[in-house]
Amino acid sequence: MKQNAKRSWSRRRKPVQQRSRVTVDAMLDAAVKLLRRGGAAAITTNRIAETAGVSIGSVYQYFPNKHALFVALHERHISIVDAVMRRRLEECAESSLQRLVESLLDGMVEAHAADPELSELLQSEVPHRADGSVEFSIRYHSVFRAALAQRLAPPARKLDFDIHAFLLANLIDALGHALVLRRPRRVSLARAKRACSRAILACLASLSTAVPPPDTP
Amino acid sequence: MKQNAKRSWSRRRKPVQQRSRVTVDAMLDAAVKLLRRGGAAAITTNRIAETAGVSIGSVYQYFPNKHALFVALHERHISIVDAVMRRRLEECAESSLQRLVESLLDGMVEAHAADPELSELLQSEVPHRADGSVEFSIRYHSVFRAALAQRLAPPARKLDFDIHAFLLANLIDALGHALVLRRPRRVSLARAKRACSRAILACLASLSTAVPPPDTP
Amino acid sequence: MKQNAKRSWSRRRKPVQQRSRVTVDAMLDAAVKLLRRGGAAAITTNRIAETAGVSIGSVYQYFPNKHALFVALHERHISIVDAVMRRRLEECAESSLQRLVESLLDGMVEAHAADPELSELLQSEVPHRADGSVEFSIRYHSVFRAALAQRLAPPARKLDFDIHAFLLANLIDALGHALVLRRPRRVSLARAKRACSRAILACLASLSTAVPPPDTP
Amino acid sequence: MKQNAKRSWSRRRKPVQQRSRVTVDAMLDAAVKLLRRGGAAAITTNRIAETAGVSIGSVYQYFPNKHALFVALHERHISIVDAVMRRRLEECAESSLQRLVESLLDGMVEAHAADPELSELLQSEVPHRADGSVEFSIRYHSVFRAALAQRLAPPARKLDFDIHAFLLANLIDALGHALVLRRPRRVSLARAKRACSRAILACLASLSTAVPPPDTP
DNA sequence: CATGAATGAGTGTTCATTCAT
DNA sequence: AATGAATGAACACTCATTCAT
Repeated sequence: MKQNAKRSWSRRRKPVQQRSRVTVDAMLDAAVKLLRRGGAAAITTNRIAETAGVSIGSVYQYFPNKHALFVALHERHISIVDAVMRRRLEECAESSLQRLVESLLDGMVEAHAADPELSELLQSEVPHRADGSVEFSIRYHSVFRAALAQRLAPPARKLDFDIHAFLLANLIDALGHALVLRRPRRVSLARAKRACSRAILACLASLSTAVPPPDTP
Repeated sequence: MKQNAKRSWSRRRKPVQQRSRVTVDAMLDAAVKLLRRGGAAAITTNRIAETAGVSIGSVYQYFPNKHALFVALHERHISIVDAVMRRRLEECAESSLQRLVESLLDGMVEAHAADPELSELLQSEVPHRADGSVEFSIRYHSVFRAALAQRLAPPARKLDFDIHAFLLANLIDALGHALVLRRPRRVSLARAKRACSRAILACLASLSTAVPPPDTP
Repeated sequence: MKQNAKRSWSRRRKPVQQRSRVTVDAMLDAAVKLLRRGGAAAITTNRIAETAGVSIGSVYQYFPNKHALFVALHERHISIVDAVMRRRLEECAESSLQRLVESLLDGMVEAHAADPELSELLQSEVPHRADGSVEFSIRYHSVFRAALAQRLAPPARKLDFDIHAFLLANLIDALGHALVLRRPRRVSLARAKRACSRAILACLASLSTAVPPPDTP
Repeated sequence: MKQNAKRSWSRRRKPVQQRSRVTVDAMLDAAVKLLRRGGAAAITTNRIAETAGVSIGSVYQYFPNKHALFVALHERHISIVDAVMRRRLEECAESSLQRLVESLLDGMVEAHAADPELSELLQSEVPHRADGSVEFSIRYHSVFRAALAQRLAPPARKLDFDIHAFLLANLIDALGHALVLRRPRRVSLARAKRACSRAILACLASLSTAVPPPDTP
């Protein structure tokens, strides 16, 4: 009775006590360790238990099944990114658009530079049925939309804010990752970061000038 | 015994004849079907055989193991993207940068619009040891670099072409995918495409202007 | 995937507790039963589990793979022979060479008479990479050498003890098996045993007489 | 439809033509090669075909199933031993017992010295449901019995010839193999052979002297 | 709460055998 | 005769999950 055990979907417990928190983290750390060593295929519940130094029974005390563990893995990683991004947004509440973009991009890099391959592994190996809740550009669309609305010049038509936010979120996400993971060896991080934030600003600016007649070929 | 697995990692027939080609494609199609239905976890070699209407033995006549099947899955998908992009590059050999960017972005969208979720699934579920051979922005870096070098105004310093190419490749990739998969419901595809290509051009242009003293509004 | 097989070639519990001992023995008994019924080809891990009344998972809790099960099968059989032979050697510590030979041969017969075909089957069907640890005449060479050295008359030259031990070990082994498995129907066991032990003694004696000029009748 | 294909037990053809003989030998040679490389587990019909340079279909033209191939393997090996032993018996038709024993033992060594490990492998890895037709000491019992009857002094009681033959056959077999495969490194082959043939003679002689009262403890 | 032995459905893979060509 | 693509039953082995202690 293995695969079809998708029934007991009642999360076993919200780990709030300090004891639990530590145990759960140990398990997630173990999962990450295994993920790094051998890809998603190397993550087995028994191995997690062994690596975390707990019994397999304890794993099932905190996670109803393996999938819940994967979800928690993504959640923990996302919460780190969110913490960084939330702080940047707050810090730049009054700043110019340029400052904001620079800070957000820098935050993205900061959040991933500590462990460059982890987010790549989580993204490409750990299954996350595209539920949107994992996709950065979707999660931040409305926040960015608001931040842009507050800062962009009046001529911009309101509906375009969706495109602005769409672009900003995707560029921050894509360039943030690319800067950390795929930057050409010949280019320094500082230089690349500066180029990227200027590029993003140019992107956004391009939307506000010479708006083309909507939907005319 | 299973001891002597992994021995014959090579001597499998290259599918060149029409018969083979059809069979192999049937298997890959079966794998895609299963992938769609239940994620990567649902892809099992026996299920592929069954779905493709061949025997499990035949699967192993063409693929030495399951991983090779995954690789072939990625290769087939990549070859579609490549075909589109190659054609676009040829068509625009003499065109302006603007035309080229528009065409490349449009190609990216075209290549993925046919089956939006497939590329997402391949990316996020089917393991692909990050060997670069799968990463669009790495595969196209040098081609794009050349295309840009040929078109960009003389003032651009040669070394910066790496940054140009890096940006172009990542933006085409990221925005191409985003347009297909994560475009806000309120924005039409045509409008979004136009905005994106103009944004990319603005990005590239921003790199060619004198580097501003860092942190000046 | 099966890729990462062969990894855990060790971390299996050593069956020390009575519970384990019983389970392991049940598995080995099951293997023997299958071996008898259909030769080595009939021994499959799943069949062992079924016959032993345990789950296939339990088999792999105690044995890392099928080969280890074969090794254990040999070890268990050898340990029976060893127990008998060790006792005989101790009992005859002070006895004459004749008594010793009689006792050893009798021990060999005793050890195999309980289950004549089993040792034949183990020898001829269950693969045992010739590692010497299974070969009686090699395992007992040095013990026999010592036993002979202690008993043989001074005229025997020291280096010849190797030949003595070589002969004794091989004769005990070969004749012990032959007595049990291939004795002509017309000859009683007792009579054959007596003839064999006298023959072995004559063999050993023949080595101690002056070496005759080769090829003299 | 694999394992239970034991029905078509009608041997496909007696390979009498020269063409066939060569092909069959190539297959058996291939089997031996594989046996040497990886034990019995490495012998697969497909691999035999490949190694022999013929198609798998051809293998089944000459052998109804894999088991028949194993039987042929044993038969071919036995026929070599038989050829040597038959010649020796003929050559020594008029010779003394000593000459005969020396010649037989030498023949046994000769037959196996060319390929010491092959007979060991055939014996210990290639299944041969103990049908007696493979067991040297059983195959030669009557021949040896006759040879001994012709040479032994009258006082030996006729029934004892069975024991004589039993001993002779088993000793020739056991010591022949032991000389080739398990001779202590310190002892030369010539010396060991001489010791063994003298030992065998002593064995036989021991039976004729001082016959003990039958079946008295 | 924690443990870890036990479970068994299911996986990737092999290989003896067939048969259309 | 000879070929070799195709077959599919069966194999060795894994691992998510349970539950008695």
